[in-house]
Amino acid sequence: MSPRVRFAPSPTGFFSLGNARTALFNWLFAKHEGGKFLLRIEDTDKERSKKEYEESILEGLKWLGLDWDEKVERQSERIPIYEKYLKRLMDEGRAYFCFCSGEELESERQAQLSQGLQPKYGGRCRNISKEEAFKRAEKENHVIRFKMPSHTVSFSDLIRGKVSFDLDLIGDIIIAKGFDSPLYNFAVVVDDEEMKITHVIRGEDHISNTPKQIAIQEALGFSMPIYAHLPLILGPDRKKLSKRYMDASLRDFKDRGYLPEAFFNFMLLLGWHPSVDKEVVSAEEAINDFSFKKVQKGGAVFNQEKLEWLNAYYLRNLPVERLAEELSGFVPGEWLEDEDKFKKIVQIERERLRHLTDFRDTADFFFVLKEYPADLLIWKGSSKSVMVDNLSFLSNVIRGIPNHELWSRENIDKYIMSVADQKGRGEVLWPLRVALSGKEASPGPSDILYVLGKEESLKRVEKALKRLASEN
RNA sequence: GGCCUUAUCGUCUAACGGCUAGGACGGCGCCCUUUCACGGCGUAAAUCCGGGUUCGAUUCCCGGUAAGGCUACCA
Repeated sequence: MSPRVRFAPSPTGFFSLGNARTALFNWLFAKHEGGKFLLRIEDTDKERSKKEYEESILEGLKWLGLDWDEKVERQSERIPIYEKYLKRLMDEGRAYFCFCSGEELESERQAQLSQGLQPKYGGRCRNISKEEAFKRAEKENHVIRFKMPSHTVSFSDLIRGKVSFDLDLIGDIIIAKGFDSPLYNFAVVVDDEEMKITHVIRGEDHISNTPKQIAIQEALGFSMPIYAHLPLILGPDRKKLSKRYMDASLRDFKDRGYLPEAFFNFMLLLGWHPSVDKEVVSAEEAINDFSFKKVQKGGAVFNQEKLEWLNAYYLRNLPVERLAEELSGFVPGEWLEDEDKFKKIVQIERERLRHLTDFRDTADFFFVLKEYPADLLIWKGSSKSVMVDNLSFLSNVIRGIPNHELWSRENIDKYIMSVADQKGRGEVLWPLRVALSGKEASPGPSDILYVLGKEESLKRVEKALKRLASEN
């Protein structure tokens, strides 16, 4: 039977790094096995679930290229299904109404805690007769509790091996606030069964929910899926990513200029390792190579530096067209008027970028030459008069470079370098480069010349000459 | 407190029970070089502690320790 896995986020916050990683591993496993990857929105918490969060999740998955099979399921649209099973548990005496107040429960909890016991519901309402319970339920506040058995359950985790829990320590958990409002641990079990989920792949923070879910499965006569609990992604403090730290929306990473390819690759390496030792792994390779055997057990600290490095790597290795397209969202509209020019700039500047957002400030001089101090034109240890001589000479050389098809990067470089080798590289290349870019750091002069064209380049050289002259 | 999980360079990680514990990011140094960047080369840096099993433990077992997760009418 081909596997069916699901990514089941709750829309109570923006799509986060942790969410994304869980989705990624589900997706990889499904693709690797030729199975289905389903998306289920767990919006049973009516107060905290918001439409914009759901949109954020969908948007994030699309950005990363994690496409799902079948339609988006929402728990809020499946209420009758849960009701059916809830009634069945009630009928069979495996669940019951509980009328205890919050204060009662809290004081019980505190008492147990002070005795060093694991807090657990004592079962006060467990023995109220069914008739009485239904009668009281008509006017009293109540919830539905599951009668937790007291045996030991265990499951074989694909990542961790055998894990066992003593159900006796757990107590009767609340599985619904009413027939029309199921709670997480119950809804998950019902959905996974109804949706024929074969593998539950989720974060390690769910390990302790697993025995509760298994107990409910047993009560309902469902089969147990295979579990795989992924290690958590940690902040620099080695704690689960906090809401305010990296747990920000994936959208923020996009806005800060990260490429989806880089981000995908980065998450992949957080807890998983390819069978051959390498850092750059494409989605396709990851699918082919994926295995839970290579998934790490311990939590992984989010390493910003490595993400930066991967992003820079993809920035300089993606096809130019693709990169230009990504970059186009981060620059003023005028830059895109001459598509050919834009692509040339992208090609030249790409190796200097770490984020898409860097492009705007590094490439601006191709469009507008900013003011710069005349001193910047003077190569270290050299003099103004030499700079003036060299720039004047260069001006003539540039004028003499043939236009059209001979105005090529290679040909320009030939002309410039012959001057540079004659008169000294620093004395020639530095002032030319500054004249053309107005910057302390930039690509080489031949590259800039190539993009700017003869006319604009000559104008900038003249400007530099004037600037040097007016300094006296 | 209780339950569960985990433990290799600062970080991400590799290593059928068997070489000087390997790679990557970051750091440092050198080279390339008009600048920046790219690239190349080199270098420092780790098996949590204590027992056991074994000819031999990073690896298997036990005990500590530490870290993390959960302990909701959230998911």
